[in-house]
Amino acid sequence: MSTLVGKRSLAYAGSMRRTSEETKAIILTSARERFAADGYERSTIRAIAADARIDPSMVMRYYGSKEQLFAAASDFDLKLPELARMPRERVGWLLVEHFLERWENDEALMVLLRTGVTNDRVAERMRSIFADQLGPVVNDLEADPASAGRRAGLAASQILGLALCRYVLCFPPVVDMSPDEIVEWLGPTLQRYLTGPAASLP
Amino acid sequence: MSTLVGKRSLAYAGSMRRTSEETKAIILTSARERFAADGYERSTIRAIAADARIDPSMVMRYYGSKEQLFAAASDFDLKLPELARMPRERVGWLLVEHFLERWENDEALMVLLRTGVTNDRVAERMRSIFADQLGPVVNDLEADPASAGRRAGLAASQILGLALCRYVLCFPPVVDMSPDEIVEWLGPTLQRYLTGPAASLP
DNA sequence: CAGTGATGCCAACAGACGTTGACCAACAAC
DNA sequence: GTTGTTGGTCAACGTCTGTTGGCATCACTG
Repeated sequence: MSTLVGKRSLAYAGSMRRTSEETKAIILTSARERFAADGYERSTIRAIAADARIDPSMVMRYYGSKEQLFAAASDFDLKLPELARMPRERVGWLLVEHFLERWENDEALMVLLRTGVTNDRVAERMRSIFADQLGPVVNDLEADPASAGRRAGLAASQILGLALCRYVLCFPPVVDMSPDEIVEWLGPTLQRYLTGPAASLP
Repeated sequence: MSTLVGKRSLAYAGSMRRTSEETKAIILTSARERFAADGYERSTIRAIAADARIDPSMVMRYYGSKEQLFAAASDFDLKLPELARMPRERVGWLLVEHFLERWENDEALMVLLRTGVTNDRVAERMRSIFADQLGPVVNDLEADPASAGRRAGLAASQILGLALCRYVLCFPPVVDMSPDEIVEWLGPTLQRYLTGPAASLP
């Protein structure tokens, strides 16, 4: 590995072939774009390879199978802030802001949303991502662990619903709203889901 | 058509073969189940036909193509109540209640959600369904037509997000909530989106 | 009885898919 | 120069897909 990187720094750099690591990265980029745009089933290895100007067999060589390629393309991190360390009365607004920024900048989230709807294994991935990453953050805000799960689920429903309408289904009024406006509308909702009084029913 | 129905009422009814209308209905039922469970791409005509205990070629004969079959299977009506004729301070809760009941009883909604995420033409169907059916109802509640579109979009984002988390992705905390509890949590949200003061930003 | 039309099944098509293995060409080491 | 390794190409495989046309079977009409 270190020798491969070394090659590029030599004088011959210009005339050399690509490193396998570079090719893998190129493939991964094309894969993410395809998966994000078309979902798992409609994205073909042939099409991904064509986008990357590479033979389909290279994709197999470097990633083993379509499913492993997908796993690599959909690997990501929500990068949630520690809400417990922020002003408690603003966490709803801050969370909306954070997710908006996240959706616009990480294609992997789109990949997961487009694919999790049809593929059970990806749905399982989304469940564990939200359970492992959103769950604890919400738990830190809330003394009662029983309601923390529900609060996180409710927050996820509004956040994912917005992403669905804005980035996937492209409902015009939702697409046209500015980020600030969305924060202003959804902030109170998330705030209540996270810190408001529990619903009066058992 | 009337002669076909007539046949079934004769004495020979038991020994007769199926009417084409009956077969079409059987196919449509199997198709709805498959599309709802697997989405468009992963649902094969062969599998649908097998579920219906019928030859795949019959599906083609009666519906022409997979796409026309899908169009027939995903045809449906939100059956929204006229919110304007109900107590204005309760419309949020009533709408959540209505949609919960709708999701549990009409598979076509699941078909649309599972498929709209990957298929552009279906996404367009969902856009027009919400624009034509939810839009006007919200518009009747709101004097300002400019904000009515946004309010409907926000409501759609929370409703579809809940359906996504509860019926498609199956987030455990969201699945475990009772309908009453969901109404109690989402009611205030929808109420604010529909009738609350506009966000302070332009 | 023969004949007609609808219902259903079978076999096959052409195309696309994921995947595989053999073969090239460029570089590095000796 | 020879050899080994690495990045890349090519052609093909077996399978599954939507779709088609021909053939059988039954109910009814004359």
